[in-house]
Amino acid sequence: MTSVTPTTRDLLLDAAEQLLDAGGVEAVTLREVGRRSGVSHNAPYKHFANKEALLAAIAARELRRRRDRLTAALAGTEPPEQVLRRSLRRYAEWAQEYPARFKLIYGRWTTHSDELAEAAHAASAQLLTAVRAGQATGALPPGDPDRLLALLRALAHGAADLALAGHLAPDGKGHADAPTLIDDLLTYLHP
Amino acid sequence: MTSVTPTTRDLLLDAAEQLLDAGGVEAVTLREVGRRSGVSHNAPYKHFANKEALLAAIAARELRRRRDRLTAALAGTEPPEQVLRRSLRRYAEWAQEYPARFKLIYGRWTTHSDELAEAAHAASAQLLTAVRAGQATGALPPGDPDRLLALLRALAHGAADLALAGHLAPDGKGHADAPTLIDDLLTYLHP
DNA sequence: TCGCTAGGTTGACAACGTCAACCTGAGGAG
DNA sequence: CTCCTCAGGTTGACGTTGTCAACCTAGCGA
Repeated sequence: MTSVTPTTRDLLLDAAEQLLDAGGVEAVTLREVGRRSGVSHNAPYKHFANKEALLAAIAARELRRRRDRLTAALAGTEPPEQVLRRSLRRYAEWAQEYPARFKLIYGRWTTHSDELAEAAHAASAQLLTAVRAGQATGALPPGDPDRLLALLRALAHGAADLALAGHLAPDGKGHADAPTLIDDLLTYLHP
Repeated sequence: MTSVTPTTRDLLLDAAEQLLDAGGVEAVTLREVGRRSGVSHNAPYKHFANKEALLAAIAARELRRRRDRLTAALAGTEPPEQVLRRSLRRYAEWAQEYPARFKLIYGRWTTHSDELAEAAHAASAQLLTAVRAGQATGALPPGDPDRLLALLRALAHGAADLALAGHLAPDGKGHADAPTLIDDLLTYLHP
């Protein structure tokens, strides 16, 4: 084990993440984070330059977790097209489960964080290999794989975000939730 | 003309919208709105219950404008499929031009506003007729038009949002901007 | 004429982000 | 062993914000 007693920095991050999940980004207040970690209202400033930096650290940690999970999924024996479908669906489900983290990570990054950018780029690169493999097997149409991946990610992201805002499935009838839309697109792409 | 001297409420809304465009939602402060409108820091409370209500009023006004513009576009003689394509592209362009309004309207509505909901529903209904017409001419594949519209809207929304966050077109190479992705999807859908 | 009320004012309060100053204990240089 | 440094903690303050309460006032209907 690395350390039985977590560092104060980790305590602060955990407290902040809890507040984020509970009440959205505006519920994350530096003072409350300190309070919950058993330190004073100014202690967070010893670990993060300001509130933005704290939020960026949360985002980077979460992004790293998701990248690791994606790496594990890609290492399996599943056909790449299935991996892609599952990844996109999990993306939408994760957005539904942790809306605040979702908005934090995929909202505009006012503070440029190298850590964040690097983690995001790595995740993209891994999805790209799945797209290429899918094109090789004929499960996805040919063409620029970057552009095709952008299409897939844009749909997954948009479906997740609209669902979150309640703009999908207005009246009970045509319930087009995010996973359904992702499946629909993949079907249209697979003649 | 309806009124040469705008009501204080409209002055407040205009000032708030200006602040919103200039610095995002966190730049909209009730006190500054009052200041810019030449009234005291508490005058806004005579017209809006709280800050959320003010933001909801801005969103509703903008949504109404967009719906009216859509109505005009649909009244033209253009083939429905072209109208749809143009509407979706304009949506993405509008998001790029007024990011704060975009995020405000399509973010989660914490305050439920009947006005907002009604305006959104009306806009949806008009797009739906375009989708139906497109299916009739064979420009769009058959199937539940609600579901197909949801797919189109999700892609346009996701592309716009990712572009805004800088998650599209990471390195200069494969520049897949929002309008391109919208065109790509429509092409895939039109065999 | 009188009183109501819509709309405006001032003043206060708590919470927040942030800065500055101070304190303290562990660990390395001499 | 002694002394210095400094990471990491503290308290206190400042300005800004959303919001509430109390007060004022002009116009309008009964």
